[in-house]
Amino acid sequence: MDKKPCNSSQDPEVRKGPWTMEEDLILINYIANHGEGVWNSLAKAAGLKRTGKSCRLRWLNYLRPDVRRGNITPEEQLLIMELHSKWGNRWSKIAKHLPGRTDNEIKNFWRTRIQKHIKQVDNPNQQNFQQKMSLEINDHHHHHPHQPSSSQVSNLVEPMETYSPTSYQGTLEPFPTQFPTINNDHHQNSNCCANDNNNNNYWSMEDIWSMQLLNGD
DNA sequence: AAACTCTTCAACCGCGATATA
DNA sequence: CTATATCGCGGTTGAAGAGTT
Repeated sequence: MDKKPCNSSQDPEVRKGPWTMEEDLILINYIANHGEGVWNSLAKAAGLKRTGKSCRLRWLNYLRPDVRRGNITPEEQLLIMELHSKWGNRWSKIAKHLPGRTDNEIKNFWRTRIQKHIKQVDNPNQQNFQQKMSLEINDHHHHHPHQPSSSQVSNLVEPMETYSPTSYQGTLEPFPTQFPTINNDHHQNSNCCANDNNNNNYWSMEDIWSMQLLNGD
């Protein structure tokens, strides 16, 4: 914990990089007792060698008790696509319509899962993509019962303002909706902690919260 | 089995907006 | 009114796991 990952030039007192569990606990504990806000002074008062900005981000995107992570549902996916078609990259605005989801998560989701497909459509040599697409579409027809039909999807995403229709139309169906079976937990590393409900190999937020209760002063 | 590539996502950065001194 | 601090957003990066050769 005392090594300083990539500490750039200046302040050797300021930690960067992944949060450790100790830091998480300190932050959770502090906020539980004093509330959030004024992040720079919070960071100091809590004894964290982090910027206020870093604390804020960690809290909002990860530690907050009401934050939902991973397993974006098909419904959420549709909402994201619909809202993104209206508003573009206004991630925080979009996030406000998905309770518990953070702008960061939605942004990541968009970039890694959706934009990828848009790019493929825009690609001039579409042959590969179309082949792939038909494969994926076929595949889709027999999984996930609660998955919306393609017509539903098209209707929902109908009003396209910021994107060329081709982008979405190409994107909608091939999009792999079998969501992270993965539960996201690949990759929760040493630093942590929170994870999805159905996996017990890591700290869950409930664990953390109960720890901080025990710990609480 | 190891080297290499791809994918994901937590966390960083810069910057404009807003608040406070 | 101006200067400085802080917040919040969106873009980007890089570590590390997963997949492929």
